[in-house]
Amino acid sequence: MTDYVSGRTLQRAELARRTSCNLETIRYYEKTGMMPDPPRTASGYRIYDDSHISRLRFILRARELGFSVEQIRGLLTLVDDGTQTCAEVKDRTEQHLADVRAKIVDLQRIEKVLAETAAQCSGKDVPECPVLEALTSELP
Amino acid sequence: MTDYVSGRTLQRAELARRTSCNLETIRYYEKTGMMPDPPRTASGYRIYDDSHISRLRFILRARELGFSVEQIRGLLTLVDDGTQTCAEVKDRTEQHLADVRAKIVDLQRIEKVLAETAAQCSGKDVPECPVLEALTSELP
DNA sequence: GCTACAGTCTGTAGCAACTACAGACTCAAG
DNA sequence: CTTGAGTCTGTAGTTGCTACAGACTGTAGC
Repeated sequence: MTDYVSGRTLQRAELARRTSCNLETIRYYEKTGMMPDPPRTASGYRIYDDSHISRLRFILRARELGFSVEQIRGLLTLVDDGTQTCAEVKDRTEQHLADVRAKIVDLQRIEKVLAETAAQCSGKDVPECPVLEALTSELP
Repeated sequence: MTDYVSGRTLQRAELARRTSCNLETIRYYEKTGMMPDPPRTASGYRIYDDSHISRLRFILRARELGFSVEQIRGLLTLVDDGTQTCAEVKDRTEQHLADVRAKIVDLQRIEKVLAETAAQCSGKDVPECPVLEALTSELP
């Protein structure tokens, strides 16, 4: 468990800790091509550096925001593929921006319904709960 | 395929059609205890009525609003027990509302980043694209 | 009555996106 | 040189569906 060149390289558990990512998820992201195959020690241990931390943080953040793995792979291709023109990158960025905005609209719609139904709620022990009624009634 | 007592009973495909639910999903909800085991014809065909329609609509609606199956099971227990207080339902709804709002804030933050970086983009064929730099850097 | 064919039944396999485990190996400390 | 934690691999389980195979049922046409 040496092979540490300096404080700048880390192993899988340390990368997991620093990103609050599950240990196995790192391997999963590697298997599915989102994280690069990291260099290995002579005995086969993965070694990571700061670039892996930021890439993993990006992935986790995007996942948290509801991007699918496939979409994130798209975003990451922008990063990885240096042959793209700025115009292409802009296009794809704007497409993702549109996705994000659509998602916000969706969530705001949900927020509205939840807020309205919760507001109607008396909090008393009545059998007719407006929340349940709202959920069973026809969609807006 | 008779056994129809009147226009008030329906089979699985009809229930699916009326709720825009996938046929197999109904069986899945039954298996996982969200939908009750329906009565059957002599030959084993499931038969449903209006109560099944509203329960299934409730489930689908709640799923659409982002409640997990586990959370919905919780809501349904409140309904089924009859002992539910409106306050309990309100609590759970507001908890979920808080989750949704947090998600919106997150998305608005990434929206800002994406919009700003896309706006900086010249669209020309320059190798140094500001979007790529923004994507790889730390998210605020 | 008989056959064709749509609809239903069951169990099981697949999907995404993880998460957890078993069994073998490695490494640093005591 | 043993112990114990950390790592490796492949594979199985999780959630919330969705799809399929193969058997059975029911109705309509002949």
